[in-house]
Amino acid sequence: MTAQIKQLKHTALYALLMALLIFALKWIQWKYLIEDHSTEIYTGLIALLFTALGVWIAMQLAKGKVKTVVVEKEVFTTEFVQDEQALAQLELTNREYEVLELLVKGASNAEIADRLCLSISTIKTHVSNLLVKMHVKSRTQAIEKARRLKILP
Amino acid sequence: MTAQIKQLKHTALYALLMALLIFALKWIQWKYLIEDHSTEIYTGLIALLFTALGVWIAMQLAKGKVKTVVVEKEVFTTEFVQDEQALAQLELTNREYEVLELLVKGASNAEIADRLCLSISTIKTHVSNLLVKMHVKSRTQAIEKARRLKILP
DNA sequence: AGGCTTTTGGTACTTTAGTATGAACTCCAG
DNA sequence: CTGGAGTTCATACTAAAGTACCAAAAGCCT
Repeated sequence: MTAQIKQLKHTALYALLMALLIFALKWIQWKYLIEDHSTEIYTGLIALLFTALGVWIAMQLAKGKVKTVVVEKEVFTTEFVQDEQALAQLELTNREYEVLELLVKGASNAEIADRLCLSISTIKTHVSNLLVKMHVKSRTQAIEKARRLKILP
Repeated sequence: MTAQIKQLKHTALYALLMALLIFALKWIQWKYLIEDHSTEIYTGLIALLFTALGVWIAMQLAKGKVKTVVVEKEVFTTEFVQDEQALAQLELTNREYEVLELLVKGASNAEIADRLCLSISTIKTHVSNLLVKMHVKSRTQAIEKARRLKILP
């Protein structure tokens, strides 16, 4: 919007300049006693034509010369990056880790048994060993510690 | 680099056009028997002047033409932002929220009772109501949901 | 092959969690 | 001031979690 208004102002200014120049030319004409009036019209037309041409040329030159301003927009994300060192220090077996994954998601022993196609006894064994290795006393503490150590999201 | 070459090409093209036009004008001059040669020079000067003016005008108009490109920049943060809307929708009482806070930290009912100076019975009541309001069936699921809904870190 | 860890599963038991129900007490709005 | 919501606590019960100990089978390394 503001840019268009500025362009209009420029155009108006240019029109004013044109008018002044035409008057100036007329004055020059009179001074040199150019009697043929068709020459004046011819001159005006030439002026207009070449001005338009100049504008067109400049426009073509300006193409690709548009200033691009890169504005960085901050996007906040809470990406989870697993702390593999902390995970390795726990020395969990593959199965124990699988059980822990489901544990953190809030699954009960029965649900974990279903999803891994194992008996509840096995899950209990894994969970029990898990708690010992993580130095906690309940699955809820295991969840808290797993998230605090950035082992699981 | 490529843009400058293009500009040169345009300039050359423009020069060629100019030449052609001048010849055309000369032909017109001859056709209408304009004898005064100073008029030709005058016309050429006018043409050059107004072309330059047109170019200048166009340049001025092109100024301020800025193309803004918004680029999203990811900012990783560990900051926790509580989803107060999700929390409000659960319609938890103050005590229930306090219990939930300790629950998420992995505390047992006995530990929660100790910290809030309440009996285990009371904690059980609060937890039970809590689970109903959160539409879950165990404290571990409550923990998972509380974190997923960004109610607690 | 023998020793090791892992995985699986079982039994028996204790502890904790969770449900149901009832009963006080407080506080606040209609 | 009375009814509803919130808080507290108790009892009794069921379900789940957790511990302890054992044992068999599978996989792996030397």
